[in-house]
Amino acid sequence: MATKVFIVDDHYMVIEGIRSLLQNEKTIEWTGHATNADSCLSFLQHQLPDIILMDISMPDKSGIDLCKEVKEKYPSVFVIGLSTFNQQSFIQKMMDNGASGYVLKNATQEELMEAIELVAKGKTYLSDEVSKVLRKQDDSNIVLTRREKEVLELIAGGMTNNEIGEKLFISPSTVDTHRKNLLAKFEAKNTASLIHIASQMQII
Amino acid sequence: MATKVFIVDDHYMVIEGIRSLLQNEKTIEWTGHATNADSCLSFLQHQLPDIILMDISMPDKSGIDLCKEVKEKYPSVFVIGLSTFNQQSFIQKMMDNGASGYVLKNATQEELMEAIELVAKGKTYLSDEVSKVLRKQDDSNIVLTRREKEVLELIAGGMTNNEIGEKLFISPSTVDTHRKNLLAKFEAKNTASLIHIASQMQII
DNA sequence: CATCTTATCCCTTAAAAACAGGATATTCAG
DNA sequence: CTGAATATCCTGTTTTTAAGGGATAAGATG
Repeated sequence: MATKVFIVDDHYMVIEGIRSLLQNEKTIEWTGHATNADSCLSFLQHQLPDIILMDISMPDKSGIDLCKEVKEKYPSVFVIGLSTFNQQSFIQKMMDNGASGYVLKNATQEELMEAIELVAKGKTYLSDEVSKVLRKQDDSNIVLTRREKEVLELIAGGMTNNEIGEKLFISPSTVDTHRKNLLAKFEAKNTASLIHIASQMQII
Repeated sequence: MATKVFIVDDHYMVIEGIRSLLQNEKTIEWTGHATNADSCLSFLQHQLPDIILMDISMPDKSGIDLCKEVKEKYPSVFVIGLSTFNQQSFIQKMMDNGASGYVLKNATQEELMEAIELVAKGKTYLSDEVSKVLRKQDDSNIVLTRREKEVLELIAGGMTNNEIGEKLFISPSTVDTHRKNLLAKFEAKNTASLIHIASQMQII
């Protein structure tokens, strides 16, 4: 029995590329594609593939959210994340939301096939490249509380402690404490490096 | 006579996608592909295509630099930028470096063919989507002097005016002046928003 | 040559952030 | 229940920025 594969990616060229890579594989059955999250969900109401190859960056909804939604509604469908970004935060979130694998868009046909075959059996696939990133940056993983993230974003917006305090209905002293904790968590020397590091990590 | 097309993109799937989109076009001759800037330059030493479809983000060298190099050495070759990012700064730099067009990776086959045909005639192609972005953000284009950029990067690195002054062998007062000018140019309220805006614009 | 840009330097005052240290209340998991 | 994490608030001092102002000198450009 062939493995039914469905693709969600907002880049037409990538869809064509994958279709081209898989078209001669007898073990793969191409069931269709979608260029956004909504049409993907519509498709799933009528037909369930075995595997969805899912881009993490899409216009209407991130693949990270879509993955969660799909796995909640259709737990039997396996999801493989698809992205150009070999970034710890994305991969981690995708796997947390139930993905069974993560493939970079510069993957070869062999890697893609390996991923599909392994995931179809219910196993997990992460390429060497991806799993290395996951391990390497794992310890430098910074977890912010809701309040800290809120404060961080307002700092990035150029607000002072006083202004942030007013906005969040808390004392400027409290804002200052959050600020201190942010500096400590990011190991940043001052606001400038804090915002820079957070930006690089795509937290803001 | 068919238009000779060459592709540079570090994503195998995108190369396959474009190949698949173009394979049935009689007016297109596929001359090959490269997954990095170096092998692209090697190829050009032996054979010159009419058009190069060039990804702007590659591991060894950015498409922006590669475009410049190619146009300097082989002015007769037309370059079409290829990217997922519909961002003013990238498009502008690519066009400044001699590109004849810019196509997003979510382009349809029709758009891609339209771009290739137009550019092959020596004209310029920008999709509606792309040219809109170019016009819209054109006035918010910020030009920094060498010194300002240097100071900006050191600020982002967490250094104080005194430290930057020591590093650059200038007075802290001078650093402060550059800082003031940076805040004015970016219309930023303080360091935090300065670094945030510059990060978003991918200047740092 | 006149003008503009860039880079350099200085002063002052007020505001903001960094650093240190401590304190209380709540929530949540073991 | 107990401790850890989170969120809240405080008092200080020192350092750094922000803002306002003004000034000089070199180099490019029309």
